[in-house]
Amino acid sequence: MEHFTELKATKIFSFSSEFECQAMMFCFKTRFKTFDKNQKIVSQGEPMNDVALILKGSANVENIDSLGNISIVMRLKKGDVYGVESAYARDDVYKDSLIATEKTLVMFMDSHRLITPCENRCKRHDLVVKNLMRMMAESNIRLLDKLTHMAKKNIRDKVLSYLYSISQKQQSTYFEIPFNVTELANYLSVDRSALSNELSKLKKEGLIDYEKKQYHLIKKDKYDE
Amino acid sequence: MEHFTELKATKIFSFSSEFECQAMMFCFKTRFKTFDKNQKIVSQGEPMNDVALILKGSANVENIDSLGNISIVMRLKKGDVYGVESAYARDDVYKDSLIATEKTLVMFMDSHRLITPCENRCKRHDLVVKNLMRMMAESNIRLLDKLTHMAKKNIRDKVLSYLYSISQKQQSTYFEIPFNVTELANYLSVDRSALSNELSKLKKEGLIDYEKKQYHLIKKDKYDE
DNA sequence: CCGATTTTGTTGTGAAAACAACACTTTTTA
DNA sequence: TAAAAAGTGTTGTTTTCACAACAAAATCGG
Repeated sequence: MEHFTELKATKIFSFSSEFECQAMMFCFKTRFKTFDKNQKIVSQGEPMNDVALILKGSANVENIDSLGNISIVMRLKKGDVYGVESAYARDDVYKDSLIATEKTLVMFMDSHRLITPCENRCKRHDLVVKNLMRMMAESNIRLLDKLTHMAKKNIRDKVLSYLYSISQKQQSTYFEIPFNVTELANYLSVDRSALSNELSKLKKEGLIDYEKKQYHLIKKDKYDE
Repeated sequence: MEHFTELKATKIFSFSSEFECQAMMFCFKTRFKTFDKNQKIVSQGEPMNDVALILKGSANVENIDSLGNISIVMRLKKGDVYGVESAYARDDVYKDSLIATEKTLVMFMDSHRLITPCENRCKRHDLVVKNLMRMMAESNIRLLDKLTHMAKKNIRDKVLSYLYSISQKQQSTYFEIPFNVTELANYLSVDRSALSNELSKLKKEGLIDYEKKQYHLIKKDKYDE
C-alpha cells in the first residue's frame, strides 16, 4: 500500500494494520500529493473540503489580513493535521493558507466523511476520532501557549517566553527552533529588524546564545520557576 | 433531579433524559457548587482533577505570569467547559485560574472518568465525548480568532479586529461585548489607559460608538470584506 | 442610601517598537 | 558555480505604547 509506512508513523493511524488503513482511506476518500518548498497546500479563502495530514516535511499555517500583513499562526510537522476544528465547526472556506516549508507529502481526507459517523462502520473509525480528539487537545494547548507569549508587552519578554517554552518542551537549554528570524518575527507578530536587534542585545548581555536556528538559554532569570 | 434544567440546556448534555443524566453524573462523579462574583472556581497551579462546566453565570479564564501580569485568556459563558484539553493532555495542574464574573453555578466532573471509555457503558457516554469534541473545536476557533486580534501591531487595529469579529458573530453592527474596558485591555494585552484613549479617539472620529458594554460599528473601513 | 471601592477618561513623559534604508551574508537555483 | 534571491544585522527616525498620576463617574456592599 502506498505510503503505509508514513501513515503508520502518525498518531492518527498508528494503531492500524495495513488492511484497516486501506479501508479507512476508502472511507475518507484520501488523496496524496507532494509539494515543493513554498508551495501552497491549501489557500486561505478557498472552499474547504479536506483535512490535510502532513506525512513528510513540514508547513506553516499562515494568515494574511485585509491589509496584507502575514502572520504565521503555527508550524506543522510530520503527523500534524490542519483543518479538523474547521471541519467540526462546518466552516465552508479555509481560514488560513498552508505553505510547505520544505518538500512535503500531504494526505487529504474528506472533511465531511471524517467527522461523520461511518455507516460502513470501518472498524477503527471510532479510534481515529479519538485520536483526532487528542490532537485537537494538543493544538488547543499549543495555541494557549502561543497566547502567553503574545500577551507579553515587549519583544524581549515575548521572545524569552517563547524560547523558554521550547526549552522546557525539549528538556534542555540547548535546542533548535523551527523558525528563522524572519519567520519568528511573523510568528510573534513583531517587526523583523526589531526582533533581530533584541536577539543581538540578549546575546551581548549573555542571556542567550544562538547560531541560525540553534539556541542556548544561558540565564533563565525571571522565567525560572 | 438537581439542576437538570440547566444541564439539559448545555450542549454537552442536551440530548439526555433525566435518567441518563443521573447515570452519567454518577459515572463522572459530579459535584455542584455556586460561586460569588470574583471567587476563584479553580486556581492556577493547583492539582487538576476536575473539568468545570458552567451551568449558570460566567467566568474569566485568567493567567498570571511570573511577573504578576494578569491576562484574560477568554470568557466562559453558560454551557462552556474549562479543562477538557488539559484533561486529554493529562496535565497535572491547572494552567489558569477560573474566576467567576458574577454569581455562577459550576458542575465539576472527574477529568479522568470523563476521558476514559466507560466500563459501565453508560449509554450516552460516547455522545458526550462527541459533544466535547465539538466544544474543543469551537474553543480552538475562538483561540485562533483571538490570535488574529493579538497579531495586529497597534491597539487601534487590535480593538477594531476584535469588535469586527464580535459584530460578525452577532450579525449586527450593534452588539454587546462581555468585557468592560479594563477587562478588554487584559484580554487584548494592552495598557488600560491606552485602550481607553484609543476608544475615545475612535468615537471622536466617528468610526465607532459605545456606551458601557454596548458598541456600534459605524464604518468598518478596511475591515470590510 | 451613603461611604468605600472600582472603573474610567485624560494628560504628559519616557521607553519601546515599527518602519525604512542599506550593506552584508547565506541560500537558492538555473 | 555564478548570479539572483532571500535573510540578517545595524542604524536613525517617527509613531505608538506603557506607565504614572489624578479627578470624575459608576458600582458595590453594608
